[in-house]
Amino acid sequence: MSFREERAAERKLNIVKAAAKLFSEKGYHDATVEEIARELKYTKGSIYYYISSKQDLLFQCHDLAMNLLLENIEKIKNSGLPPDRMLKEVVKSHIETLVSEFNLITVTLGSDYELEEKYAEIIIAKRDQYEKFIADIIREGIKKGIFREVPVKMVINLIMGASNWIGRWFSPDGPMTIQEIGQFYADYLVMPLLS
Amino acid sequence: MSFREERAAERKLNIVKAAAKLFSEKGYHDATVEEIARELKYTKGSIYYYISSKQDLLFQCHDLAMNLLLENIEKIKNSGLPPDRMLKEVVKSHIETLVSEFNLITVTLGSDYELEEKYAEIIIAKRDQYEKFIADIIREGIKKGIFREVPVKMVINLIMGASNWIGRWFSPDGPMTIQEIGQFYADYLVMPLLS
Amino acid sequence: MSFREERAAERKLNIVKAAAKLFSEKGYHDATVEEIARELKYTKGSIYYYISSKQDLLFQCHDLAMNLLLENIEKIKNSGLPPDRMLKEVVKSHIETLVSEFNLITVTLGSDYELEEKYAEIIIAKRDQYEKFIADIIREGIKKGIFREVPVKMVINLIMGASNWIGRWFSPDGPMTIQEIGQFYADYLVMPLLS
Amino acid sequence: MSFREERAAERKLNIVKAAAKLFSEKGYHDATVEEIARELKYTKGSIYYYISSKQDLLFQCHDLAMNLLLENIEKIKNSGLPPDRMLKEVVKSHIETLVSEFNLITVTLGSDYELEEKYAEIIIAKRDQYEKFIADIIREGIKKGIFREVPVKMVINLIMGASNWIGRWFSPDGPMTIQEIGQFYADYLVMPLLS
DNA sequence: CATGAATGAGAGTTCATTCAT
DNA sequence: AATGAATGAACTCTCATTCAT
Repeated sequence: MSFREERAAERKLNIVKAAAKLFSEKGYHDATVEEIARELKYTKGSIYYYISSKQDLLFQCHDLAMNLLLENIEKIKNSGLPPDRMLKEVVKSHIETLVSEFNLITVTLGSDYELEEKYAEIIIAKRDQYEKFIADIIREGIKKGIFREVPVKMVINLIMGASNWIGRWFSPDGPMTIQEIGQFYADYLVMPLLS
Repeated sequence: MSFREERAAERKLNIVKAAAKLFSEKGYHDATVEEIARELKYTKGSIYYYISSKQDLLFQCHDLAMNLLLENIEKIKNSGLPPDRMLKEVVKSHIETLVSEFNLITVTLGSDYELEEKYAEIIIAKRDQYEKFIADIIREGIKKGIFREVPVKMVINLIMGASNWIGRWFSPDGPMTIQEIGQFYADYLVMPLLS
Repeated sequence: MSFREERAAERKLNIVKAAAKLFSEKGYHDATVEEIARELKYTKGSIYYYISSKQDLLFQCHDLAMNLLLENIEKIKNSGLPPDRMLKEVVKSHIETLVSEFNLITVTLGSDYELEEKYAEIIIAKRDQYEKFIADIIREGIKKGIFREVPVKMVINLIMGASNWIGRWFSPDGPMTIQEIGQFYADYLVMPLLS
Repeated sequence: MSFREERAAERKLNIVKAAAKLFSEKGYHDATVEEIARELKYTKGSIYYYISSKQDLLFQCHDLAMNLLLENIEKIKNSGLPPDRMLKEVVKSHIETLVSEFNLITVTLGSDYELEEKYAEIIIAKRDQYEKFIADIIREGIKKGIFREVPVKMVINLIMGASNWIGRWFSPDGPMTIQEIGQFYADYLVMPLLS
């Protein structure tokens, strides 16, 4: 990638992040392209030099978010931890990413149905990949007798739901740090699995 | 309430339910007033005889949903059950209502930010009331030594998050009935509280 | 058709005619929906109560024009005239319609390529039907020995081209009436066919 | 003209031809400056080094086309042929140029109204010159008794219309060569003039 | 010379809302 | 009580044009 292309990519990233911020604050529809542009001191027209449509922007948010989550998981996958500790790591990592990339992930969680078919497919594939990894951990734990028998899919939904909801109420001014929250959630949500 | 008013109220309720359906399917913005009207074989103009604005419709959805949840809780409150069993009942009841009034609750959970300030206040008050009741149960449990010491607010958020997320994935065609799901969630989510 | 529907149809027709006028004056692109609206003292938004898009408006122009031409031909078809006289009638009628519905036909002749595929198909079908009728007359004339052998398709193109071009230069202030022009063209263009 | 200027002129000519191609394919408006640039592997910005505006490009097309036609006529003018044969030569030459420089002439014929006033004047002057030459031939023919008395202007319009329309339907894959078409048109259109 | 980047003026379109009838 | 009709504000997107580098 040339210097020029790099800079353009960087600018696009900034635009996506500004979009994420506004999308997460006001929702996809209520955030206008003009506002997103203004946020970066661009004009409405200029932004279209970098993006192809508002939908594209939404898709980039989703994609970036999923990529971040998948990267996390890749690291954990190779950690060699036992299933229970690995699952806790996943929960903690998920939550910490959720908060550190708050806007990005919040957008993703709140605007599924806004994504057009062709974009949605890509994102759903990544989400499935993510959940499959978690499912593998749980199944491994069951096989090893560390976890009791449970409906795996449902447990994942439960854990994901609890974790994702954090985007609705988390405030950095709260009494607990995000690490503490992550730890608490990890412990709370993994405990009922133990046999 | 006169006969006339009663009939108007009934029709408005129908409109709200039709709106809930469309809002939950397509989102607040993507559902148009015209579609809502068409759903009930009204015309766009006519509907304004019963409602004052699209926002009003959204608010009614939220309000109806919260009233249903609060009614549930009222019953449980007077059941005389011990805290652990009472909390499980709350979770089960919450989940069953969520599913039986799917559209209504889904709208509520997915469109906070769309509610205008003045409406939002009312809904938030009811939500606080709902959560306060759950907090009371947990605190009672802690006091009685049935539950261990936990950050109450956070546990509520965790439970609510897990439960509410069901709206994202539940399908009546799944392998478990909603009662079984409710039971599983209740057990799973209350277990880590036990001392 | 009810009274209401009739009135709506009439208004739509007016809009189409206003559009035809502006399209023929300034071209499809340079005529804006707002101008078309202003022409009829509508607002830009109101016009969309009657039409579905600017393309729709263009299509209606084309369709109306072709229908007028086809109606003319239907009359001539049943006149029982011999081929040479019938062909002259077609040319005269074509030219007179072209001028009396100047805007409509001019739009049609000048903006083929602007029509989107799905609309274009319909119009092209009608145009083919029109030209087929003329071809039939010429073939009949050849068979009867009134016309000499000629490449039929090319003659039609020649005649149509000459006639349609009138839209480019005709002015009601010119020295000849449109009837005289029609007669002159009919004589001039049919003469070389005679054997 | 210096070397530099010459090269610039050459490049400009290429740009004009690329523009002609796109204008004739998609119409003046639908062809974007970016597409024209891309056709020649320029960038949108670069092209403005050679041209002053999109209008300029359109004007150049018109101008080039008219110059080609006028050059043809200049040759015929000095051929010493009798009026009837001279007129046939004009028609043939017109048609052959129309086809060999298809894009250029097609643009010219289809986008009168797009030309801004100041440019239009220049083109119209050339067109008048062109038509005046044809008028002279016809008048000469009438004076010499070869042609019958006719409204000259109208005959020219008729001939031009028929000929120009060829741009609408001509395809190199058709059954006749362009020379044959030219001959056919010339014969067909001159015949009715003979006394 | 060439171009990446930016701009701004508008275009078409949608839709909640109003209102006369 | 109901509705056809109209409105206007807002929105997304396009594109010819400019300019610093």
